[in-house]
Amino acid sequence: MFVLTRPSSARRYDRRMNDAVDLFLAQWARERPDLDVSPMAIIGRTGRLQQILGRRIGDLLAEEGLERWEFDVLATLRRAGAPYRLTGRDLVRMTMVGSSAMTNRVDRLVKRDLVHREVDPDNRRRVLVGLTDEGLATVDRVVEGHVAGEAVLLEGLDPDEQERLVGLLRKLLLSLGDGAPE
Amino acid sequence: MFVLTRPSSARRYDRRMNDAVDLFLAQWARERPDLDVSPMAIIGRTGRLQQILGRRIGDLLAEEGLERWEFDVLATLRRAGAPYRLTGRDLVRMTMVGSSAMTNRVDRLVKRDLVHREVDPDNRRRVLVGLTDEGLATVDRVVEGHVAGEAVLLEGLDPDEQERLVGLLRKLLLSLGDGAPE
DNA sequence: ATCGAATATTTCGATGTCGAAAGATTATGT
DNA sequence: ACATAATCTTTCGACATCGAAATATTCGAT
Repeated sequence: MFVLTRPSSARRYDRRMNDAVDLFLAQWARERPDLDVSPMAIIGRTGRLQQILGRRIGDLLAEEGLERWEFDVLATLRRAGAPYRLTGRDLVRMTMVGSSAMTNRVDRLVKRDLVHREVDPDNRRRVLVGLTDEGLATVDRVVEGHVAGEAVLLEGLDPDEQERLVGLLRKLLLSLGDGAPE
Repeated sequence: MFVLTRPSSARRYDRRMNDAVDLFLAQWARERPDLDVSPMAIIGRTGRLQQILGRRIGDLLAEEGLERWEFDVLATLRRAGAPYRLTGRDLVRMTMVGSSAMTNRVDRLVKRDLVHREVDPDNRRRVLVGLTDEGLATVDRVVEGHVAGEAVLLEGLDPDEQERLVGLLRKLLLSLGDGAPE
């Protein structure tokens, strides 16, 4: 027995197969052969990827009773470590949303008793946002299924390919100035 | 003289340098060493990439007097080829927005005289949306600067790396079911 | 000490998206 | 033919975001 049956989850996607962006590019090539539209091969795909992954991840979180923006805030506080509190400014920096959106998010998380908000006594301009016990329990419970679900979404790439993808994405992000703070 | 000076645009970003997601992952590793959060290395980065690229591209289009959603619709019609008209349904399929959003988009493009809308006489449920002369001229003028701007954003990767990135993204998208419609 | 600049958050109005339901038209099965 | 299902678009209400302005507090220079 030298023939291994390939599990169906490892279906092969070779270069003969086309995704939606290939069609997209072929249309441009036909209509504007003078243009080099190859940048769209990357940018179009990161866009579609983000939409598809975002939707799937949102569905998984919905089963746990969380919206994605809720998980993002809770997870940011959680991974900051004990005592699981950050200033509003830090939350804004770490989540890529504007300050007004963060005010709104914290408002609603406070209403759900997942975080608490208080004025920083050391600097009363600041607001300290911290996980409640319920918030901590929630994020610690949900994060496991969350990363497991994400892993499933990426199963189309083997570990080697995933690592190569990470390397390329990091290099691109660094070139765009997305460095780690200090 | 055997030393070549490297142009500053070709700054090197090696694995010693950290981007924002590396910090993110390091925090999780410290707080929850039991979890394998490696999927976030990819998903976190595509997210940030999309945000950063989206903003930059939006800025470039704004200089031409277009919003990104406007360009997306005009470009979809343009690359469909003469006579540059599609049904609403097709536009929805090709742009990944819901039908109600498309109604809204077409409304506003009609007001700007960039597209026209009429009922399909062959099937009066359908709406045909087509580029006006002004819409065609606009998209043909703007698309050149658009792809040029996108190319600049990707300069952090050399052509070889860009190609490898495309291959990995396509494979991942195919595995997620994002195939080209027949 | 005090005035003006800088920092941090909130409020407000404008935008744009989504999903569900409504409305209009066409396809299907008997 | 006719009722019913399916298809396509629009309307409507709910949300979430953004940027600019408003508010409150602290810092800095004199």
